[in-house]
Amino acid sequence: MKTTLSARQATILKYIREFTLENSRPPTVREIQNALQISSTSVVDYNLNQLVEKGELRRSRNISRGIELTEMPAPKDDRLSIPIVGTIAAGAPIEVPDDLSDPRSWGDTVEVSPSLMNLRGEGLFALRVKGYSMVDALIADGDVVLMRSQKTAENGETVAVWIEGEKTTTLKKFYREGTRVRLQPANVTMAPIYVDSDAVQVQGKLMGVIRQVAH
Amino acid sequence: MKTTLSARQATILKYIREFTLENSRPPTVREIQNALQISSTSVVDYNLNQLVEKGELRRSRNISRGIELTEMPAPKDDRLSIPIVGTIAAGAPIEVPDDLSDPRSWGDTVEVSPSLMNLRGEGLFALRVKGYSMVDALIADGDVVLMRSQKTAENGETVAVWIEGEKTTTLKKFYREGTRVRLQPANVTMAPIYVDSDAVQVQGKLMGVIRQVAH
DNA sequence: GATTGACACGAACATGTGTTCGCAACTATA
DNA sequence: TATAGTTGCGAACACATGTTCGTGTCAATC
Repeated sequence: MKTTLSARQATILKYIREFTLENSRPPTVREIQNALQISSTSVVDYNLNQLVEKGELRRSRNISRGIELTEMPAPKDDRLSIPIVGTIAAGAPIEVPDDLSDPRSWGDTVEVSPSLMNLRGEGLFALRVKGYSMVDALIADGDVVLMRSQKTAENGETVAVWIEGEKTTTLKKFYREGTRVRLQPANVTMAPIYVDSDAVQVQGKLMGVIRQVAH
Repeated sequence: MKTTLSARQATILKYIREFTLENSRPPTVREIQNALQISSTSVVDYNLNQLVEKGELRRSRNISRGIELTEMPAPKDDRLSIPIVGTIAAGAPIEVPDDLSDPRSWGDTVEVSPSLMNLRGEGLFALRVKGYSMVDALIADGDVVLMRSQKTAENGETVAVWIEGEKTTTLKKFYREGTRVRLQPANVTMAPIYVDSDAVQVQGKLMGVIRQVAH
């Protein structure tokens, strides 16, 4: 499948990429012909078929603009949009809007490719972290945390918990030990916290972290 | 611009969205007609023009599949694909392939929406972090770091530096102080390292961090 | 030189596809 | 009821577009 492309074929392939990105639709045979100063549509047709054989693209017969790149820069339907619904800070509970399913209510979103993050299912949302209350979970001010909404937690999961006694929401590893709960910071240099089972309330489970470094 | 859509117009709009996502090209008038059991192409044409007036989409006259959604779920060209070119671990220098511009050589990629990360320009790549040598920069094992390739650094930037004496590449904040360099961990609880200016080599600048939490 | 294969050329052909037009059905308003 | 505006219908038209075919060029091979 790693056959060499002729100069013309490489040019055509590149043009298809750019055109599709620019116009959000594939080019026609004649659009390729004119843009690349090719003498005949049949030449384009020939090279398109070559590109099909070499696995670079697919064609739908008798359909206008029936060109489809085999490896799109990033297939649209293979991506996940997660809304950033608010911020999380020490001392404040997480507020999750009722309706997460309506994209039109979303502000900022995070785009994640499943190849990187294996995120599935419902209840996904994101929060912007305020303050340094979670450095022990390797999370800094300004980070965006990806969460899945849930009320319970398995042992060992990192969850956002509301600690009644301290009026604080933090991210900790969760371990049920008899009647109490051990909340273990992700940072190994920090000591765990022990709380009564009914004094904590699981808000959601940590799925990922995204950080932009100021530039 | 917030005019009400008729039932038929809403249906057509929805179909266009789904079709475009499915086939990575907009539908033709007749494809819409057949799929939605509409009696005539002129009806489709009429409603398409209505949708244009209501600001939902644009049309290119006399061009096949000349339909373009005004609010794409996520504009393709408004997104950045960054290749994950390898791993970074304590004791190993960063190896960046020569040609970053050819998408065909990419394996995994990271998708970033500019609204979240303000990343521009060339030389962007990503690395998977191995080991816990960078917990002081709030970076854990398995994280993906976004880097921009560069050989110099401004004061205060977080950069990947190769420390000759320790045969190690780490991420630290960079400060030039006379003939030597102060390398400050991002974690405030850690002490800085001082090295001779010509004993360090800047590999790239940290632009962002992405972490998936095991689930 | 003859043969073969890859690639290019130009001209048609067949049909996919946007557009137009006259007319009818259905509202809402006076 | 009358009138105007919106929407739906069917058919035809014009051209945009994928496809095919015969021919030509060039380099490699025998």
